[in-house]
Amino acid sequence: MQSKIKLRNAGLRPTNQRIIIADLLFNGSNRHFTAENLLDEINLSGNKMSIATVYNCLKKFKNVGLINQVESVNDTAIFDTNMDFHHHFLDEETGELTDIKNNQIRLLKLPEIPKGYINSGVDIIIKIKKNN
Amino acid sequence: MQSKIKLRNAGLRPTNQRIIIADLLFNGSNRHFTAENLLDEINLSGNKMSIATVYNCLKKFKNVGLINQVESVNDTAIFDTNMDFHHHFLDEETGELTDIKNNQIRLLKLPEIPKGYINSGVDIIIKIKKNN
DNA sequence: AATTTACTTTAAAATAGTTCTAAACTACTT
DNA sequence: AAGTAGTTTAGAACTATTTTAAAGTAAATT
Repeated sequence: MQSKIKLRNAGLRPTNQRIIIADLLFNGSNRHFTAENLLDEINLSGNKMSIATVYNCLKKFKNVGLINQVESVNDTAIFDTNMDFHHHFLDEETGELTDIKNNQIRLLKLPEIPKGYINSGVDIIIKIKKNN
Repeated sequence: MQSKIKLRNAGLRPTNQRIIIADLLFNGSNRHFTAENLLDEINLSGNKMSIATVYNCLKKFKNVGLINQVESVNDTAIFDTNMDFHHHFLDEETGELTDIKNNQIRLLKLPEIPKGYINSGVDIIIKIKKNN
């Protein structure tokens, strides 16, 4: 039950539902997922939960920095358990995201952040489409 | 009536509604806008149009490369008349987008595009928030 | 110029994703 | 053990967008 500790460290009350979700998300391998994807996984794992709880939970996880929400023109919010600095290919037709390995891209010279603001993240999205 | 020619060149039938929208959008200054923003402007200009038409029109304009749709975690689609290669600051709290001047940022080394795909655009989003 | 055809517009309904509500529940504190 | 503050839930509500199908319009054909 590492999830319980992880949640407490993040300042979140370790409720049953949060533990179920944390167990699924933080099992070592990173992934992109939507709220609905995750609910399906929860159901498959034999647990039940309201979709509202999934949304609440993802919002909290995001606020405390356990997961990221990925920029995308998709109509659906996509989350990412990979918290390393990295970027994405976005298939324009399917909406599918793929990680870009970090040594495959290099950003030289960041712009000056507007006065009174701080940089809170950089997303590079390379849109791709089938060449046919 | 340059809009009529512009539309025809883009392969779009120059309907009254498309001309009204093109007149508003392509008047020299670039801007970010949503479908609702644009409808408000249309109404202010003394014209009327169904919101469905605004959406149809923006989708067509986007398909033929007259406008861009900007990547953003916003729940609302944001369009951009600036077709030059450029990037954005995104205020995480308000969702407001601001252009980053092109000489303020430099991307060194683009990753290899996956086999069978072509690059169809690069979006760099620098998320910012108020520092207080 | 009249007719045909294909494309476009429209209001309204439908859909999808997400948030809200308020009552029941649960973790934590005292 | 009791209190309180935060959490979960089903369902309603909401927002952005798309679909539907009928009416309208631009362009092509006669």
